[in-house]
Amino acid sequence: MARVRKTVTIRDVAEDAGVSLQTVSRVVNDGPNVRPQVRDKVRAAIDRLGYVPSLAAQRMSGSRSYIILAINDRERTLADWRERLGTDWVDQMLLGGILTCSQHGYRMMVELVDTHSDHVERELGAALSALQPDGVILTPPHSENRLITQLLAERRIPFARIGSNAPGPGIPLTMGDEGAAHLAATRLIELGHRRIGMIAGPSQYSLSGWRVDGWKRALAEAGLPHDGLLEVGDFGYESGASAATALLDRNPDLTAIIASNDQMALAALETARDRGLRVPDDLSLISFDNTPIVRFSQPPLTAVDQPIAETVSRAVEQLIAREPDGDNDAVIEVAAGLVERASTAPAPVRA
Amino acid sequence: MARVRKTVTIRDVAEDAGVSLQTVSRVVNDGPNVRPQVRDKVRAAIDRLGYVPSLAAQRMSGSRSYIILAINDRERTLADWRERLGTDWVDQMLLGGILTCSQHGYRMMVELVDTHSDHVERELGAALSALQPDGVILTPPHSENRLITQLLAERRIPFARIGSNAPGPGIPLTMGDEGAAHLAATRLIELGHRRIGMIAGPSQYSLSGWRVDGWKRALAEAGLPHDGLLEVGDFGYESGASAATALLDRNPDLTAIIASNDQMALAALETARDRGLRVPDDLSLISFDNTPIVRFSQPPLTAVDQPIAETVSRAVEQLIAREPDGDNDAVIEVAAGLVERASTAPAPVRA
DNA sequence: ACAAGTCTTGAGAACGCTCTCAAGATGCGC
DNA sequence: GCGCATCTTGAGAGCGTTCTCAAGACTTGT
Repeated sequence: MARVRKTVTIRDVAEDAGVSLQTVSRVVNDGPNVRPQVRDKVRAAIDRLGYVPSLAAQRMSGSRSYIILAINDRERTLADWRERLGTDWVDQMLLGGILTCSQHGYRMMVELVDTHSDHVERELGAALSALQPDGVILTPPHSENRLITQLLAERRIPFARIGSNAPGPGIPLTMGDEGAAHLAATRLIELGHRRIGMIAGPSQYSLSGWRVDGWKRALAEAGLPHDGLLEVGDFGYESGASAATALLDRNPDLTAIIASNDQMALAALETARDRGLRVPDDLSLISFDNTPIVRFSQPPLTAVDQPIAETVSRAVEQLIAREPDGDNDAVIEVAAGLVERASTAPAPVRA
Repeated sequence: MARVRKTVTIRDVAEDAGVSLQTVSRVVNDGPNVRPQVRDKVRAAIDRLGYVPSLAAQRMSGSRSYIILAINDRERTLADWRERLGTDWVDQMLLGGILTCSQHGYRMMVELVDTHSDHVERELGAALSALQPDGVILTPPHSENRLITQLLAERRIPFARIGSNAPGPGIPLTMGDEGAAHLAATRLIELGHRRIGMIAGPSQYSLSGWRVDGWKRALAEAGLPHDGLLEVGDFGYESGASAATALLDRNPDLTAIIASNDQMALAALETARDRGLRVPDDLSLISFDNTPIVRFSQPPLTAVDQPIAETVSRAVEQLIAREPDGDNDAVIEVAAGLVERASTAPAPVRA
């Protein structure tokens, strides 16, 4: 029936509309200086033929590529794929980005890179050359990876650094980590808790430090000490369990824990349960991230809602709007909120 | 310091190596008929300059685009982004596909399309024209969307239909739904259950039917009736709750339920709990999909492990290998397994 | 009515690559 | 050592767009 259709090119449209190819291009790109009458005629032809410009050809002739690249760790991604999905936020980032790109006629691609070795430069460089993206999105911890940011700066490719507020090239965006931690700790203090433990993330993430800062500030404001109340994990389940164990061992009077991500909070929950502690009656728990998983645990966890998707969305919009060499002084901060669920309650009254 | 570097093109390499541009192209594409000595010289130049071919240019001159497109429902994706992430399998599909594409030098792009309206043709058509992907991956229910499959067939774009075994264009892949449901039901029968309810998915998904078939077959083999034991949901939480309620109301002797996805299973779990039923002591529960979420519920759910990532991976590989017009008679079936967790136990002994 | 703009349009080059085809180099059989 | 086949190399066209620039059509002011 339908003959094998050749691709409809701008030339076909030009012919059909009886104008030059250049005029069609102008119409497609909403260019100026086209008589309304001609414009309509061309538009009609475009509709009739179902013409859509080829991205490859557009890219070839110097325009944008309409591609935003998101860098991900290959190794990490593999692990996520197997088991961490839904407890981590790669996917929220992904879909948030894809959606926003789609709304602006862009596409998001995920580039898997071996970010641990010094292959980074080669691998990322190759991707940049092959794809020529209009922008790149970096998430923690890549946002603070010098090899990566330098390469991008050198190539003059606009990029966003999520979870980084350092000066330097690239648009910095944060999710108000300090404030969010402060909010969480303050809430616990309001509930009467005096000994509030913190399971921090690894120190190579700036946001780990910010969260600790916010927690400390809240304690200080209430005149509470923070001695022996800090443990550091690596965002993994196991590390969360050991950290919780250490905190509980060291502080018999502990009544609340803030964990720097959902994984570790879930681990703390299990740990508490194993020790015969009831959550929230004996121990209150607040986690960071609020990935979907925490709604289904028993009890559902109170969590700091990191607006990941929205932040990525903002990043995409910045990248699209931004001139390649624009200044990016101001840190864009997307505020996080606190979602109260059943893992927090007033501090128990000790006998 | 570093001067704004112009993109390294094939021409630069040719010049550097002292050969023609065409020779470089041959080396890059592992073409035949190049003297080893020349090949090495060119390779050296490529390394020295850090040359990587531009995908856009390659595409322009008729070669592949190295893009695999995954079609997703825009509306659905938005919902996932907000709250369903991690309880659905969009993300597993995504990362599985991205990983496999990456391994073969391809990229996966997600195209959001309004699959409900008749805009499909226009929207999808535009994406195909713009991107000119080498292959398209369709997941349920899009795999069985006539408008979509016809458009793809017409354009001669290789595509994979996941969760569809119907004849026709496109590579069909299934995840052994009938067998998996049979396996789940059989396991429950082994545990002594005689009244096993089924919460099916919506009928427009073929796989909903297959799962019901497998369940029925297992019951029949054990000489058990299935009267009043079937309820249909829409894969959403609410529908799962109503279905579970209906099943339990109607069958006081019910001791087990198979739910056609994790969402609905989780809903059934809550419903049972609300009714004072203990899982698994009073009621055993098996879900489909085995998304990460079911490991963290209380109790963790026994689930049919749908090998989604692997299936998508297989699909990608097929698409990459396949000739545009090759025959795709054989259905590729990736087998599902059963992961036993704490939501299944021997049937209770009634007084 | 004429010069000097301003709008509108189109011709041609360029982007970076691969394809086709022809020419030169090399090898083989006798 | 000659003719022919094969291997290796390169020149040129073409892919579908946008950019530059020049030419023609219309305005406007006097």
